[in-house]
Amino acid sequence: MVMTLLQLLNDRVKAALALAGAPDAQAIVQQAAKPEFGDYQANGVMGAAKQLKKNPRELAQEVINHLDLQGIASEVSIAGPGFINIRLDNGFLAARAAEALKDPSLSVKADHPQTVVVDLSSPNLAKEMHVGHLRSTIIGDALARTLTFLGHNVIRQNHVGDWGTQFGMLTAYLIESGNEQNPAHALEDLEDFYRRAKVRFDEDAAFADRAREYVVKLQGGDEQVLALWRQFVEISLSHCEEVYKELGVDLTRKDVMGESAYNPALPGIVAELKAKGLLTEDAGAQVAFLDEFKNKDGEPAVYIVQKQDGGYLYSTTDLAAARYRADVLKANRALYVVDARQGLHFQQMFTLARKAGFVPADMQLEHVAFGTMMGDDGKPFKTRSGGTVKLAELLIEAEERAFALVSEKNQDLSEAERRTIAKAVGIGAVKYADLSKHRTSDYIFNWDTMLAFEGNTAPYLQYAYTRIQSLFRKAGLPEAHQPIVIAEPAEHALALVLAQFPDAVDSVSREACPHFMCAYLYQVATQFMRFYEACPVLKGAVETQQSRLQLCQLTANTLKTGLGLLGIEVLDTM
RNA sequence: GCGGCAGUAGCUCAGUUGGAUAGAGCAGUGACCUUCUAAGUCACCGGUCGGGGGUUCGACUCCCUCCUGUCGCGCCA
Repeated sequence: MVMTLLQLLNDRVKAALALAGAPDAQAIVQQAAKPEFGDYQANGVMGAAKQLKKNPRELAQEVINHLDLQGIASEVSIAGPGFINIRLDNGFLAARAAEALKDPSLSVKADHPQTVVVDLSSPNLAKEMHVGHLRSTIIGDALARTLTFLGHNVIRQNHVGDWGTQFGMLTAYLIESGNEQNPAHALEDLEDFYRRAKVRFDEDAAFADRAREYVVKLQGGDEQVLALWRQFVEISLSHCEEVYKELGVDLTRKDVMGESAYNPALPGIVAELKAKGLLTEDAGAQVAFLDEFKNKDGEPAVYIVQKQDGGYLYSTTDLAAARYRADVLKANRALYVVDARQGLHFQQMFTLARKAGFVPADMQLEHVAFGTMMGDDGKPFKTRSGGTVKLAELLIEAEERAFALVSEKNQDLSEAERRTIAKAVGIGAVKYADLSKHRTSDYIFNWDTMLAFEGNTAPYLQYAYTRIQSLFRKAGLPEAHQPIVIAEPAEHALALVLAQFPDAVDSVSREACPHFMCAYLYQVATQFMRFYEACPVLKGAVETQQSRLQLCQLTANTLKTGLGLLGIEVLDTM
């Protein structure tokens, strides 16, 4: 396979450093800080010179003397205290573009395919999906798509909350409200049903007792209660699927592996932990003391795996899930796309799972943490009345707002066309607003900025794509295998950023950070817009037109593929 | 109390393993549509990178300390 640009340049500079007498030095190649410096810069010489006690500029010269970038760079120079600046050759960039144009995967391929589990979405089936589930769902979906694109064997796991005390309450209320025979109707509004059940639970001790009784029956395998529970889960799951479909998220029944699935494994988990001497009985509960998390006074952290009443906790379930992912799914890497607030829990769970031998040492366990979605006031995002925002309603609002804007911008289109555009734009805007921020920080949800359609937003990228499609409508697609000629600075800049796609995909996969892809695609769109202004595509000689049309096509392929990895659609017109 | 995360332009955010004069977008000001979709492009304006120490040839980045915010810390998930 073709190496990414960064891999290629790092390799070559490192080889030259070795020949110049610094075999252990890092090349540290990165994109140039400023266009005047070139396209890339190698920063490794300064550190190497220090170790060898040499003059950095002299060492830089020696490195350049040994640096083989024949056919790759057009200019290599020393600058400042010992930077090596590299400008890529136009012919090289043209060749890279031609290659990517032939390849549906745009020259992207993983070095070592792995089996990767992505734990994502995981809503609580007792309630309706709300905005709190949005980030896990779309960040997880983007990561799963990206890893799949790289050639990894990706297994999505929707660890839905389908077990526990709430379900006793809900089945009890289903019977009490006389909806046992026709639960679908009663559960039309899941949120409302849950609220009413909760009110009964809180105000009527007899009902609360009955609810607890149903929990015991449920866990004891009582057929009548189990049947009701199954119906409840079924209906709730189909609600989720509607949302996934609307959201354009690739999640189905086959990805569901709920908490209840691990129920039979829980006694074994505790027994095995006990057998390995990892548990202590403390106040009647089974707990693991973890020295890895002890505080300054030397007291270890406590991790409870079984309550004093014998019940299990999500800690137990998560251990069982980790073991399942290792033993049954044979995962090399498991990503847990879960709220950052559960960070401590996961660090403890990972530690205990390894100590117990539930997951092998060479299996990566990563908590892909993300921050909270905030409102304009900087507090967690709520409705005006302070309630949780239902995800389904949020998506409807996104499409409505987008429809209003599309209608305003483009009155000529039919309503059906505007609806189609509004859906791709509205959903894309919601997803992109989230994905474009670093996942670990909290972010402020604001309709106006995400639908402003200016700057680093989904519509800006979608618009760049439609401009290209418009060119194709006028001139047709470029003919295959025509020469690509890079001459103008705007062409060079565009071809350069297009050649960086494999590096962008790689960084998303490595860091589990989709915002790298967003930042990259924004660069692509920006460079394309500049190219579009500076280099008329349809007006020059036939050769120029064919060359530029090919750059346009690769730009379109890159935008479509890159946005596709984020779960965002492109449009031919908007 | 202990621990995690965060504090970068008026606002929303980037800043990769320490590198050159800290970058985008929005907002503000000013240019550019008889010319491929102006949902666009260009220019200007805007910063004690929370404060203070330290390490280094070089610190937004690493270490220490303080301030502020936020989240978590034994039987919810």
